[in-house]
Amino acid sequence: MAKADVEGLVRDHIMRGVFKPSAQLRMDDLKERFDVGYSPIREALSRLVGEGLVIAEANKGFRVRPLTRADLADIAIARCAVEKEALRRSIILGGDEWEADIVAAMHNYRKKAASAFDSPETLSTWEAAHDRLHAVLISACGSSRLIEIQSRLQEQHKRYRRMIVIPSVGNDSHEEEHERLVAKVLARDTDDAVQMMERHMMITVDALDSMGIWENQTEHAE
Amino acid sequence: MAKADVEGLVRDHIMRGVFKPSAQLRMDDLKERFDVGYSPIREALSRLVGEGLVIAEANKGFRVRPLTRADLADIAIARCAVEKEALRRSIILGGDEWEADIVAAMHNYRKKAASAFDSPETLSTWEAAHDRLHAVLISACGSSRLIEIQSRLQEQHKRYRRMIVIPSVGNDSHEEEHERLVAKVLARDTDDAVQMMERHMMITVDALDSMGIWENQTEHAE
DNA sequence: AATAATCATATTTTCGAAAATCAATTGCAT
DNA sequence: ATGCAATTGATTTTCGAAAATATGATTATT
Repeated sequence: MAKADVEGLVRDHIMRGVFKPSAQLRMDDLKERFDVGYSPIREALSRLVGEGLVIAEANKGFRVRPLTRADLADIAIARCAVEKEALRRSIILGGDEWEADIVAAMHNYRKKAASAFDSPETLSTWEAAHDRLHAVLISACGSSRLIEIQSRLQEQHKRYRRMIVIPSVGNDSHEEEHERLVAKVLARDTDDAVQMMERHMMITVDALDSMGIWENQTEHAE
Repeated sequence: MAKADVEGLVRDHIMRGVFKPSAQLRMDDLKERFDVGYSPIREALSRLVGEGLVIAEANKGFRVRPLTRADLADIAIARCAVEKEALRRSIILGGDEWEADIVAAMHNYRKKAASAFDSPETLSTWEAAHDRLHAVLISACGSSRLIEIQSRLQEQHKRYRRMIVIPSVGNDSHEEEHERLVAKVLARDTDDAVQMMERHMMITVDALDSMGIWENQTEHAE
């Protein structure tokens, strides 16, 4: 009945926190919940392993990938490497429509940021606008692989960001940072832009550290 | 009977060229060939999609990912971004055992390069030594994700490299390049090392161009 | 009491039959 | 001939029963 895209459904449930970090993904549960057989589930989970949202252990099934301090730092490092170089290339290769895309994405981001914390829905559209801005900035880099890697890393990063952004109050300095970054990019000031990007990657790590989220981290690691 | 790791088997067949680029991967063929049911095959193929060796089209099954000039260029760009930054970080973070690993890997590479073109077996051990050297160079970068991304890109790159290296004769300048790169790395000469790495990434692209491999490329693309 | 061995239960994993989908062709009316 | 619907055949995709494996409890052995 349900023309279900299982992969998307599971991804959403993980991203929304319905399936919690480290939680076992039991076959029969998913089978009943999404009303599909074993094969599509198993296939979807295998793909999600490749995307880094799920981990598999032989004969012990699938689990939601845990969130750890070390893992977040790892994502930040990888994003930093990829996004810096992709931005550098975009500044070289990007033309007029690229600039136009940035201006548009930034405008939209500003608007959505204003009302971000009104409701869960506005928060989620703000998040989409934020992610889109980052995607657009590197969209002229000329490599579909760099773009895809960035998108996957961003998705993984998002799970961590939601740990702060949902409970915390709106943070204007965060918006400020984007304003300055975009200004540097449009001015084709490569070195400054890249440097700002580099710093920008660390804010989630720092934010979660200062919130003391990782206190009783019992090293169940991955 | 066959305690078969289907993913590994299919990967080998693709890498060895038994399954040719763009070739359809028919379920019944794989089923008979590896003596397993549909589910494990399908699961393995899904994972290989994530690794970039296979592509899937809804209701049309799986195909071996095609090899195109544009795709090779894309891999080179992505590897360049990842491997440059990972090398930079390794040079900063790497300690004595890292240096020792490099020296050992380089020694092994030299030895294997000498007899590389004696037989298919020696060629394959040379290839392994080459890939290991690249892996070791970035092994101290401090990010498991960067390491894994590099490894996946290298695997995809390998399919292209085999188009030249198998038919062509031994190329000493290629070995030379590695000698100089390693020397710069060990001297902790970051800028020179990174720059050499950058150039190094382009040699397969150039080699295949100069061989005129892409002549009748009928844009079946991906 | 501690360790090993056996059984019972829960869960994953595989299998092949059945359903769904696609591609090519036939048949029919215009 | 040309377009369009129905049919056939080949192939992918899904389903749930059955097999394999892990987990936990119970009993036996030292």
